[in-house]
Amino acid sequence: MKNKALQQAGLKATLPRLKILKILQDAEPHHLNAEEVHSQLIAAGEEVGLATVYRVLMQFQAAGLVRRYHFEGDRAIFEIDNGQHHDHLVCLQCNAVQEFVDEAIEQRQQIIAQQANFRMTDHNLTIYGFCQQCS
Amino acid sequence: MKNKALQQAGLKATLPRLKILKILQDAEPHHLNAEEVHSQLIAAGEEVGLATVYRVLMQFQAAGLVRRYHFEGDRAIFEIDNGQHHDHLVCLQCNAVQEFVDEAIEQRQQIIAQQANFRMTDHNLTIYGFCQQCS
DNA sequence: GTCCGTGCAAAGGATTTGCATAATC
DNA sequence: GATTATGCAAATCCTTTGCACGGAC
Repeated sequence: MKNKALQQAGLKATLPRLKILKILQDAEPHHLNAEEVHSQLIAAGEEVGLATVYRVLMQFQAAGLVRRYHFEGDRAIFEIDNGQHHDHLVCLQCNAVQEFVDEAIEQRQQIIAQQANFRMTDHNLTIYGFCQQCS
Repeated sequence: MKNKALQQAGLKATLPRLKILKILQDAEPHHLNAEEVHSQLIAAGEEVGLATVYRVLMQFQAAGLVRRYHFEGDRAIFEIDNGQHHDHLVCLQCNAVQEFVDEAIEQRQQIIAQQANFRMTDHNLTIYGFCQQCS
């Protein structure tokens, strides 16, 4: 289970780490910023410091368990990396985030990188706009 | 010329603003963060504060003269908005930035937004990787 | 002359880091 | 028991703001 993933990353299975991993996995919507993770910990009665949340999220990111995005604004948001790449639609009004995958775009990106002699390691496509409710 | 653009934006044609506009226009590479703009001002012998650089860049952004991006990391970067939309390839090693435009991708995005009932106002596609030299 | 813009210094917010304590293996 | 994590508070980094002075119109 989860502990495996942590151990493979060379991280001890401590309570804060397990809790944070679970929160991210169960997160709905899928995306949380550091403070939201922290709030949920507190709400669950766990005495975890915000600094620890950041540290753990960084470690998870380094271990490939979690992805970190910036979008507009200054807060970073985190989500579980289940290996399923996807991009985002972000509502500028209510901050709702939807995920999507588009094969055609993925392929075009490969081609573009090739043409530019880039070895692509990653990419980030975010569409900003207004969702149905906010339009 | 430039003063027109400023006046239309309701901004007085002050020296800092003119200088910053020029720096952005002549910038090579095309992309600068606030500190780089500031450094160039200082190097040019202009006594401009960093706070003013930020203020002016914000105003330019509000006026549609300049675009602001975040990429990975925490610095925001700015570039002249000449009306020609484009996306970016960013080298993770040397931070080089290349621009590109791909019609196929642009169109797919429209379709995706439509399907999600989103009214798309903007989007940001950034491909990360290693450029030829850094590979 | 009025109003807008600027510089400086201080504030702000998100994220990191130092250090002593506490937990895991 | 040795090593790695955590909590707290202080530090940092980028960016924004308050205020009194100076410049544009």
